Amino acid sequence: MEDLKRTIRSYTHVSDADMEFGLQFYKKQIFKKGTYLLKPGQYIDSFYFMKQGCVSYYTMEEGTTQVMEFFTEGYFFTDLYAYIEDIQSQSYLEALEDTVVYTISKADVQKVFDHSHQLERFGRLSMQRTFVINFQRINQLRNLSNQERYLELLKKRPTLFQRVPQYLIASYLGLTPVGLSKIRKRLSQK
Amino acid sequence: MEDLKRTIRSYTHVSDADMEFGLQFYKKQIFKKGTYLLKPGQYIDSFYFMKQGCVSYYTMEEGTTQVMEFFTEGYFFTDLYAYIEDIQSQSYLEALEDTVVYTISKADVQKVFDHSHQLERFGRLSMQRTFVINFQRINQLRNLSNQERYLELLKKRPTLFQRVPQYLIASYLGLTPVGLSKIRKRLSQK
DNA sequence: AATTCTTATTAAACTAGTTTAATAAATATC
DNA sequence: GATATTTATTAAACTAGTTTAATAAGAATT
Repeated sequence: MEDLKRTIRSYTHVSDADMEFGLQFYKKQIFKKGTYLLKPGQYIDSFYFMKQGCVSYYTMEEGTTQVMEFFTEGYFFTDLYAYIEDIQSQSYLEALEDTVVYTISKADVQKVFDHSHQLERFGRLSMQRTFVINFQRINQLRNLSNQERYLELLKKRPTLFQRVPQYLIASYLGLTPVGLSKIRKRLSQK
Repeated sequence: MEDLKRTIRSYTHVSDADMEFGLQFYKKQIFKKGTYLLKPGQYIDSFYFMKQGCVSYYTMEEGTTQVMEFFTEGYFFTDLYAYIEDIQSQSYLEALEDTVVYTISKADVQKVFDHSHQLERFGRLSMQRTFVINFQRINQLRNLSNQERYLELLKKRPTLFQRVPQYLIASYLGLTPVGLSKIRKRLSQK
């Protein structure tokens, strides 16, 4: 779990003792391609750290999938909304590839935060990071055209386009497969 | 500062001693209508609690204002993005009315978090709350039409429409004054 | 009360997307 | 290797917004 450790320490100092206390609760878990970590109606009790693989986070709105995020290596993730609000999830977490995660239960997260001020601070700072990402996401949705958002994604996460089918990327960008195809055509003609 | 105290305790238990330690750093501050708490290029060093009034949080993109939020009574606020990232702000915080806030500096926030695990937890939980609000915002931007978003805002914050000019609300909803006017006309004809 | 300034509506032409349906290309399965 | 399935593109008709400009209504100032 060296990469998990490294990721935590990229946020704030954590003593070896506190780190050891925290890490003891994480368990390795494997999901085959096409299986679900979470489905609508379930309560989510886990936080995940992505060791290897790709998971899509999406809802089903009137028969069409609405992809909110693709989680790849190094991401901390869960259905954070349902996790925080302690409500039945409305979302899917689906493994788009064979996936390896480290997982910790909500109760154990609480134990860790109660035991260690340093790790509670890590919790606050990682929440801040999530805020920054969401803030940038909102600004992109508001201020950029679909074409600009496509180009932005191409620049920021180029490997995604090799791992994930285009119609899911279209959904992530908030448009239809037809729409994305048009944009790509427009761009290739220039 | 009773309402500030009450708001903090709505997140998590805080002992009287810790609360007293925290509150000592807050100072009352008044901004006249039309004045700025923050302008682009400045670094933001304060967190605010809105006691009375209304502040708009916006950027200027190619000559047009892009309203991200209206802060009203009971809100904790700042330019959170610039605050967290420690960068020059790109935004305005403008008092749309005569406004009374309680303010605390970044350094003092750090002192408070260092001194009190309970208040650091409050910090984490309020960051979680911000996450939930942003999450819902993103979902609205992605899944609702402009008309639906207008109706949603009308339902959730009806008083805003009495305090804030319509073209700023249009901007907040991500459309032009003309666009919002069209939507209102369409709705009134039904 | 008259004037100015700000805010809201309307009209007309335009645009970047949508939906539906057909087709083509790529991938997986037998 | 042929067939079936999934994924991507294209075309055509449509739609909800945009921009620009003119007008109307409301509020503040003299």
